[in-house]
Amino acid sequence: MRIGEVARETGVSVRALRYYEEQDLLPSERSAGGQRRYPASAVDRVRLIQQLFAAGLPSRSVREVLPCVYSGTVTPGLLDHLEAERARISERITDLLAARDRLDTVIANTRNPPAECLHPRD
Amino acid sequence: MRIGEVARETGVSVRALRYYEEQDLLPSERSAGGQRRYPASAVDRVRLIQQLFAAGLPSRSVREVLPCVYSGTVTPGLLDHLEAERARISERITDLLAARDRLDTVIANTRNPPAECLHPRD
DNA sequence: CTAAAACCTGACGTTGACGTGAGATGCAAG
DNA sequence: CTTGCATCTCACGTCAACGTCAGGTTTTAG
Repeated sequence: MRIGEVARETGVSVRALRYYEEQDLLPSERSAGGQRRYPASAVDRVRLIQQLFAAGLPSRSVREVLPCVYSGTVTPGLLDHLEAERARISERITDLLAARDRLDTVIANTRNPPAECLHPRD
Repeated sequence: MRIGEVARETGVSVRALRYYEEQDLLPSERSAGGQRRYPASAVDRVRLIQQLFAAGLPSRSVREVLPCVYSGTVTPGLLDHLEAERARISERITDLLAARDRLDTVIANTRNPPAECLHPRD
């Protein structure tokens, strides 16, 4: 596949795909003229990369994780790293839930301001 | 209170507090010599600001929300804005949950690689 | 064969929430 | 008074994941 095709299939920009290659996340073959050619599997790989980015992993961590996903190989300390990332995600989720609750309170107060809002103690 | 004291109490940096003032999120009185003086309530205000930042709201939105929290005043369109932010947070939570599940799969595969991981189809 | 579309490599710009000095001033203690 | 820490105001630096523009090349459709 050519880069534009991969971009259309995955919804990420051409620039992003080149960036992934620069970061050693997404290798590519080159045509005689120097253009990138990808196997069909690249689409799934890009989707995985996107998911890991969405989880807040930096490209450095994604670079560590990707070979493992495809090979099942465990590099020393990788498992610890993964579980640390998992913990960070969980913490982030907790924070967001708390923030959403806080926002819900704000919304409720906005709809129908209670007396204590007019005389705040905080 | 002086700025360093607020920083210690809240755990945010002095620089951040000055940034909040710059963004009209955290007002301050000034001493004769020009130093910032805060009321004790500033500590909770800073904590609220941090929570909203943690929720992913940009300072512009926090600036909109803060007066409402303390006064119960509803500016036109604010409620829509709040609910849009709430939706954004919920979406982010969903993404993170999906990403965490994906990571769990990766972790499981790392612990005990299944056959298909050892013979990837790319 | 030609024109257009797609692609290439640099390289600088963006955004947000601060970090990090530099150099000057305020303020409380001895 | 003076030492010395806290604080002040610029103002440039940072980091990540790309966006965007420039100027040139490759590939494909007709």
